[in-house]
Amino acid sequence: MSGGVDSSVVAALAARSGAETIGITLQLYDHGSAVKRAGACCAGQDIRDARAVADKLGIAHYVFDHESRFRESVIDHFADEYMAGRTPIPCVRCNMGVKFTDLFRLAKELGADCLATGHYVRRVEGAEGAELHRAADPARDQSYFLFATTQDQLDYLRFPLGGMPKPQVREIAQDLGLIVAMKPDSQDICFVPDGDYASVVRKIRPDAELGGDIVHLDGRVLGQHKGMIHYTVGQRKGLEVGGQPVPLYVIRLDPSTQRVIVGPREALAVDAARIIEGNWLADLQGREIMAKVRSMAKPVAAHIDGDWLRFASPEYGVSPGQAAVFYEGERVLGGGWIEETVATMQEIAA
RNA sequence: UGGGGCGUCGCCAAGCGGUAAGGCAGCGGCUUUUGAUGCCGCCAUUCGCAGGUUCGAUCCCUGCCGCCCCAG
Repeated sequence: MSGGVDSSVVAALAARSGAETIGITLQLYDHGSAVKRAGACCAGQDIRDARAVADKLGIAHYVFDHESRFRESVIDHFADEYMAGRTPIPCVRCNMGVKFTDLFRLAKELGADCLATGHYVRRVEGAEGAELHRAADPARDQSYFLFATTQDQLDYLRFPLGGMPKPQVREIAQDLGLIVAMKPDSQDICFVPDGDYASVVRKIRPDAELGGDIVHLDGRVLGQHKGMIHYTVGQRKGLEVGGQPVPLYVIRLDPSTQRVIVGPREALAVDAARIIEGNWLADLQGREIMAKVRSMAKPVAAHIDGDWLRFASPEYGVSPGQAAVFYEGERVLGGGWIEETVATMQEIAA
């Protein structure tokens, strides 16, 4: 229970079903910095909200301090990825580690039959066991962030909200008189106060803001950047390079030389991405599938060829460190991390 | 210090007598449980400076200043 509407409603639905229900809240990061932030979760006021909801529902509620675990598995990793020139997705790491490993274990230790979360995704019983499907409400679907969910985890998990639209969730909260009914949706990275994630990285990796050259694909040095953590592949804003005939985008990051390589939009096109640490919920070798390389993107046609994901048409703005998630219709077939990409255009220099 | 060219928004760049295009960058907003993208809006009462001609000048003339090129 994060203290938000979603997990609160999950708890309420569970309690209403008649099952013995236990609410668990993980304290994930420092109270002080997050307390004031609307839409954040898992600290300060949110924990009190979760407690209030549990009391209202008359269920047990435990709070566990997982700050250090969260820092190691999510925040430190987040910083390290940026340092390595990749663009991390902390939400996925959090789901994988803190939620579906730690929380999962806690639930089992408490003797629970299953663990229900407020994620917007569906669990569907298929011929060969539980399948992971996209949420009924496409605008809310969180399957991209849950691609790493294993079969074991899926068997034990329940996602009561996956089939309903968000407004309905709020209605339920309202009807039950939960104080969190009108709480704003969370957005951005939960442990980053003002969207200024660079300051978070800077705090734990002081040398993260080493500047370097902004270099055009053709070799020209166009300017200086203020640390690679500020950039990601496909990014246009923030380069502060003017006087160009066309917008320039970040084509790639070179951590060994601290260089940010930029070029025209065409140069962003990639034909394939090498996938590592894949989580496979079905056998995909050689199959035609749909793939998403960004959470806010329509799935595109592609196929799996060994470690490589090959796109039917060039895909733009694919960044190492991001996830590639595979679908067949509504079903999530698995996914993995993007390690490198192959550009459609041949690079001239740099 | 002989000749030629140029000085218009942070950068690039139109306009060449009728009252300042556009692009890039930047800023703001929308969108968004990652980072991005995208979309919408804003962004020179002023054209190196000082005079002059004209009803009227960024556009014509003069001087000055500053760059650049070719010559010496």
